[in-house]
Amino acid sequence: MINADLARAFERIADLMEITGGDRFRVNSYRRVSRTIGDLTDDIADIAARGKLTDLPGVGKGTADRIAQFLETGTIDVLDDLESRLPVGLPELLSIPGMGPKKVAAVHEKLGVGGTDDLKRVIESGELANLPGFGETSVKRIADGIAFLETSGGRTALGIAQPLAEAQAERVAGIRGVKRVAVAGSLRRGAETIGDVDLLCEASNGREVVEAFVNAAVVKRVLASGDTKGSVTVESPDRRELQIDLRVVPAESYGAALQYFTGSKEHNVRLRELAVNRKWRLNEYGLFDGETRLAGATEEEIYARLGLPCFPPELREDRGEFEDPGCVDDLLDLSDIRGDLHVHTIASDGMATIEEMAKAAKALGYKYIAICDHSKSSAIANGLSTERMERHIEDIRAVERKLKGIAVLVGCEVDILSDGSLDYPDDILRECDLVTASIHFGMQGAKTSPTRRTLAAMENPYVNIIGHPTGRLLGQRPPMDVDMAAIVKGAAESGTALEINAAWARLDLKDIHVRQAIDAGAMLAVCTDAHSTGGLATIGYGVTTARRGRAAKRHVLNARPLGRVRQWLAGKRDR
DNA sequence: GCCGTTTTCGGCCCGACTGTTTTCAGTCG
Repeated sequence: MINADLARAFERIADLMEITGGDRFRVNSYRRVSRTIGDLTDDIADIAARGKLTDLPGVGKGTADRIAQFLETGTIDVLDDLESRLPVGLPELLSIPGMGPKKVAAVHEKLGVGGTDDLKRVIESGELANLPGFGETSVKRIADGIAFLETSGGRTALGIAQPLAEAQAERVAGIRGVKRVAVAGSLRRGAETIGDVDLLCEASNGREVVEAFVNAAVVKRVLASGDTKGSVTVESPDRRELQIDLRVVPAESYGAALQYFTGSKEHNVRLRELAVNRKWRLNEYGLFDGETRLAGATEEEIYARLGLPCFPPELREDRGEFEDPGCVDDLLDLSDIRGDLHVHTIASDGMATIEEMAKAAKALGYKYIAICDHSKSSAIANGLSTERMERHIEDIRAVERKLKGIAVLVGCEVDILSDGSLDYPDDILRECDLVTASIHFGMQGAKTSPTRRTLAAMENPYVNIIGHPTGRLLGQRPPMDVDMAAIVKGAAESGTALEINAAWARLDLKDIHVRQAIDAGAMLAVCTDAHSTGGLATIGYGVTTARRGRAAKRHVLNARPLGRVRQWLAGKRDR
């Protein structure tokens, strides 16, 4: 898909236009278009071919023409013009903390800086400190900003940031005068990666709280420290620097502040527009009619005054929640999950036995668990040969007979081979209660289309679930180049479910693909792919991802009772 | 550049912190 390239082109136009002092509303307009295109699950070329470009939010006649030009020629006149006048490395300077469009323009015009390396050079030579508007503190902040970017390595995975944020929240809760603390921001929304951690607390002695927050041994750098706001960096478990922001508010503003700092920015803009339409004003202190506070103590009352349900944080992305507010009523909840359909044991590369995994699942309140170890081609994961698999099936049946209160299903995670065939013969698959089929190798090969392989696997009557459909590992491995529209259609037509792999390094399907699958009528399964008993607890990340895709209970196979799961599985074999 | 049941023109979200051009512009979220 060309979507990502096009989204980047519009983002560059916005960056360069902002640096050249272009109208900020036009700049915003380009940014909005970039995001719209980046979030699309359909190929923009298809939308263009159907003549539906101007149906996209924020896309008017002018933008439609630019998109058409890009699709035709691979370039956009506006971008070409900007790039012919400005160095290609200029936009990257905007991502340095402390560098905004005005400062970027200044270093470019006055010192000829065209990228990060140039900027480092003029900092070291002392030229930057001589520039009007760049005092000693500013220069240090920018130098720190460059160092921060180099050690932060971009965004942090949800599963790494979550425990760290909870520890920081606990630290804040211990500061004198603090009544309550909440984690806000993208972490509260369950975004797959987060840029920084946003904390909120209630206290009346803001200055003291912020001082205690920034003056702690764990703090590496202090970025800001005021009466209501403090900003620091700490070292994350993966040895990178992570920014933590704290806001202090009084009780009457707590809900407004929580709403505000949870975001997303796009969601908040929509919300504030609704307030403005009623001649009100919404900010982090409350919802106001003139000087009168209409709401602010809780999020619920703010949304209620604006005639909306209190959207769960996962939905607050302006990706359709305002158009479909009813979706909150039957949204999937963690408590709806009745079993895990993808776990491993010591038979392949897991750490626990069948019985240990089953007992751990029972302890979570599950009614069933499917044991899905690797097939023989995943040699590195100690995949089971046909003979070992036959014995393994007997072992699972034995545990099933022994344990009460939980059903232990025979499953396997069978490899989808490069030609689309499966790693076990049908004779073995037929013996399983449930089969998950996954691609583990040949992911990037141009010769073997992952889309074709996946669709071929779905045609097998014994394959019930496609495991981690894009194969991505956040920050490590890009997703396979799959045609998701074809995959979700194939899944719906063949009666095959698509996995939402809950491992936080995977989250695969991701949120927008979840929505795409639902729209296509495909079934979903939220599974942990746990390799240990502790791994079962990561189901929450999968549920969060499902919720971000506005999944309801009815869309998720393992939110059903066992009888109905078996019924659904049998449905495909009986076709 | 987009958008419209107060609109086809005139709007487009709002406030904290910081440094320094010492009264506010720039940056950030």
